[in-house]
Amino acid sequence: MKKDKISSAVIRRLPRYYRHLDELHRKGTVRISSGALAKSMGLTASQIRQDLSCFGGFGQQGYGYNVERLRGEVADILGMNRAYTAVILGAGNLGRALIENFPFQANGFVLVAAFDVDPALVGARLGGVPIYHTRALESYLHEHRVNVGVLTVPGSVAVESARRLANGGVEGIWNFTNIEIPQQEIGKVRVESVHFADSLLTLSYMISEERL
Amino acid sequence: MKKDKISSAVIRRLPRYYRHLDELHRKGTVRISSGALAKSMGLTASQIRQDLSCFGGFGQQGYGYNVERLRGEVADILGMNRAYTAVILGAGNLGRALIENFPFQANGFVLVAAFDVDPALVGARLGGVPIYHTRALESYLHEHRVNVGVLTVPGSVAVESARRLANGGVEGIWNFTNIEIPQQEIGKVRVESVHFADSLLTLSYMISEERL
DNA sequence: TAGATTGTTAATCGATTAACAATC
DNA sequence: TAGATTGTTAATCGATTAACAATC
Repeated sequence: MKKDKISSAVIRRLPRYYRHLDELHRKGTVRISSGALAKSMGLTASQIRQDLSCFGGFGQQGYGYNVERLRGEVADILGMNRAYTAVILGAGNLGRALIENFPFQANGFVLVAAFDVDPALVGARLGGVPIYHTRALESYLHEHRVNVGVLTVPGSVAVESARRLANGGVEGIWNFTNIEIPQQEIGKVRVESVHFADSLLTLSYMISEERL
Repeated sequence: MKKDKISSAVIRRLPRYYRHLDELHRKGTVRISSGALAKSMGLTASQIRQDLSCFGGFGQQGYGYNVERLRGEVADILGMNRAYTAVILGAGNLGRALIENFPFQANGFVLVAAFDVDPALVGARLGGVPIYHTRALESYLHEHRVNVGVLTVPGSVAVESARRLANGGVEGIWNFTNIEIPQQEIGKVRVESVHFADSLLTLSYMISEERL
C-alpha cells in the first residue's frame, strides 16, 4: 500500500537500496528475494518489504523482485531520471574534486557551471564545466534553470552564498561547509549537508568506546 | 544515570551538540538551559536532557548547563582529547582538499602522513604533511602508531587499501569511496563512510517530493 | 524564599520485526 | 500442484516526549 508520508528513516535507506541493486545488476543478477537482499545489506527481509511497500508492490509472490525493474523504480522515486541541473560555488580543492571526480551524471544530475572569485580560475573549464566569476551568479541563475547549488565555499561566506542561490531560484542546496544554513535565510529551499567533522567525530567515538 | 549502551541515535547527535556548544562558547555564552539549546538546535528540551543524562549529570537545577564545561564533557565523550593520529591514502583532489582544508587538529586528530602512487607527489609535503609512496604504507604503520586511516583512493582499490590499513593495526577507517567496505575484510576495525552519492540522492528525493 | 530548571520516571509515538494469508 | 515469497496486519521494541519531584 502506498503511504502518504514517507519516514526519513526509509528515505535515508533508499540510496543504499539503489547502490546495492545497481551493483547486483552490474553483476548480472536478474532476480532477488527480500531475504537475499536483506542478507547482503545487513537488514531484515521484513524491513525491506515494508520499505518498498511504501511506494508500491514491486515484487511477485514466489519469485521475489526483478533487480533491473526494482532499480528503476528506486531511481524514479529518488528523482534520478529528471536530469536536474546543478552549479558549484567554490572551485577550491573540494569543488575541483567534485567537478572532476563525482559522477553527477550517474546520479541523475547535470553539472552545468562552476563559480569562483579567483581570477586565475575564471574563464577556464574544468572537467568540461565552465568556471565563471561569482559575481555573475545571479545573471546565470536568471538565464538558466538550476535545480541545485553545491556549496564548496569557505564557511565565512556560506550563509550569504546560500541566500544568493535561494534568491536565484534553486530548489536544493548541497552544503559541504561546516556551517548550518539557517532555514529562515533560504525560505523553502531544501538543504542537505555533508558534515565531514560530524562523521569523523562519530568514528572517533566508536574507536574510543571500543576501549572502555 | 549513566547508561551502559548508548544508542546510535544519540551518538549521531553528539557532534552536533559539540558544534553548537563550541559556537555558543565562541560567542561568549556562559550558561544555557536545555530549553534554549533545544530551540537553537531544533530539538526538544526533553531530548537534550535525556541525551546528556546518558553520560552523567552535567547540569544544575535552576541554572542550566555551563557551556564551556558541557562542551568539554562532550569533547571527552567523543574522544577529542586523545590526539588520535591519522594517515591519508590517496592524495588526489579530495585527499588534498582534506589535507589542506580539513581542521584535523580542531577535531582532536593529528594528520601524520599521506600516501599516493603518483611519483610526482611522492617526496613532497602538503600542508605540513609528508607524502610517501603507497608501497611504504606497511613499514610506516609498523613504525608509527596510527589510529585512523582516511580512504580517498579510487574505488577500484578501496577494499584492498582498507585491508592493508586494518592489517597495519589502525582502529578506524574514514571511508570516502563509494564502495562499502565488507566488515569481514577488516576484522574489528570500525568504518565510518561519507557517501557523497547517498547524500545527493537524498536531496534529489526531497526536491522531487516537493512537487507531488 | 520563590522561580527556574534539572534528572528521571512514565506515557506516547514511531519504527522494526514477526507472522501469515494470498498468490505466483 | 507444491514451494517460495510477497504485501500487509499485528506484536514488539526502541526512541521521543511529557510530567514532575528534587533542588539549586
